[in-house]
Amino acid sequence: MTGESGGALRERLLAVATRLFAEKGFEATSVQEIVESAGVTKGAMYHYFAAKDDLLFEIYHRLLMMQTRRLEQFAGGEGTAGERLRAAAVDVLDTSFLHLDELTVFFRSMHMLPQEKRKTIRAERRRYHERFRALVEEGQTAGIFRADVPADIVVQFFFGAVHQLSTWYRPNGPLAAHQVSEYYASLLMDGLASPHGSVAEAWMGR
Amino acid sequence: MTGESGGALRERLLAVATRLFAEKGFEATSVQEIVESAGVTKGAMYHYFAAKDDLLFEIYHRLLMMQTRRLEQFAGGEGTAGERLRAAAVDVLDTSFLHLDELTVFFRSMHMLPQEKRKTIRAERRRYHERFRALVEEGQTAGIFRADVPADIVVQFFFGAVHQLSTWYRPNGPLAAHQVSEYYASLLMDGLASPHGSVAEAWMGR
DNA sequence: AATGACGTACCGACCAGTCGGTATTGTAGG
DNA sequence: CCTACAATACCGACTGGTCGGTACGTCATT
Repeated sequence: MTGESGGALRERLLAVATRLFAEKGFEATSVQEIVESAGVTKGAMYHYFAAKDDLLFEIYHRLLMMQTRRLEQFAGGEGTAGERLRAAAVDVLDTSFLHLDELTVFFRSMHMLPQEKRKTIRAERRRYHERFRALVEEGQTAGIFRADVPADIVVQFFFGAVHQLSTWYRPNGPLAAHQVSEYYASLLMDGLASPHGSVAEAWMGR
Repeated sequence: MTGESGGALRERLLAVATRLFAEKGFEATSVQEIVESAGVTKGAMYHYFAAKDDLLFEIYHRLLMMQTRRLEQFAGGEGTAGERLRAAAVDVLDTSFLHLDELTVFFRSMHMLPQEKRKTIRAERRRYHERFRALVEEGQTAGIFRADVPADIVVQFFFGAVHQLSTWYRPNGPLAAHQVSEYYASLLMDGLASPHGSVAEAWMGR
């Protein structure tokens, strides 16, 4: 039989590419290696993807779409801004651990995307960032978060930490991923604690 | 006259390479571009560097040496663990802003170093990390930092944020670099504040 | 017969690194 | 002070190999 059902091969190519890009880097991974790892030939890959960087684009796009969707659910949920922020933070951490390879590729090879595609991805990321920032600002306005540090800075700070996870966390190491999520969320929330050591903690969903 | 004094050309090659690597990435920058930017030819570069990745190695090595030296001065200085930690944090942030290009290259192209050299760099970075962690632990033992989050996690968290600076901070943007340093340090110190909102703040060099 | 899903063969571009050579500077002997 | 020789600093042409991408053929399914 020729031809896999659905887009099975397409998915396999993406999965294989993700792993290889994370292992050796985008530019150090040849198209030949990708297709060999997927058990097909170049013809197959260029049947599904117009260019090598379309693989990158797709990896980025999927990750961002998923995280944005999840964030919007958590941000628009119930509870105080503190509770929602904490839940959203833990969630983005948890899902980041589930997609460490994608994360690795993301922050290592973003610059390899051609201008056009990079702009698209950056716009998507910006949207995500803005949504998160709005949540922080909401808490600041409500007086449950400190307001002496701009929300923008807080978000950059936190996501900086999140995005670097892939550089040090080892799934087979001693630390459980979710435990790290809790620690990180805790550091974020306490760094945000209103003025200092106020009664706000009760509002922060701890 | 042929031959520059001292290692002037060597320095120029490093400077040019740093900028190009930061702009377009290590692999997307050809040796030809580097030497052309420096106004010399390949022969010149391979006279000073055995391989392209030696440029990378040197960039990494220098940055790490400098930061380690500075950290040791701040960590071994006077004052409480809180005061020293804050000073060290602000300093590493300030110097990171002064070397944004190096930082960009560092976390984007580390994987392009051959095994051997990568191991060396990683060892140097580990040493730096350990020194910072010891300072956090000192504060935890002294009871002025919270102890419910492992010092290791705190350090990873903070340096994650620091290392991502180069992905969003723009020197010509509205934010002064040192202002960001203060914000970041503040978020770190407050995230570390002992139990919660205790009197510890007075000890933390705020 | 038309179409989608691949395989095969190949191309042009480029790239890291090499190598033989040259010009200048440093050094030691007479 | 001068000459001989060596070392340093660089040039520029060349190469072996790789890589992304393309053109076209083939075969099963509809």
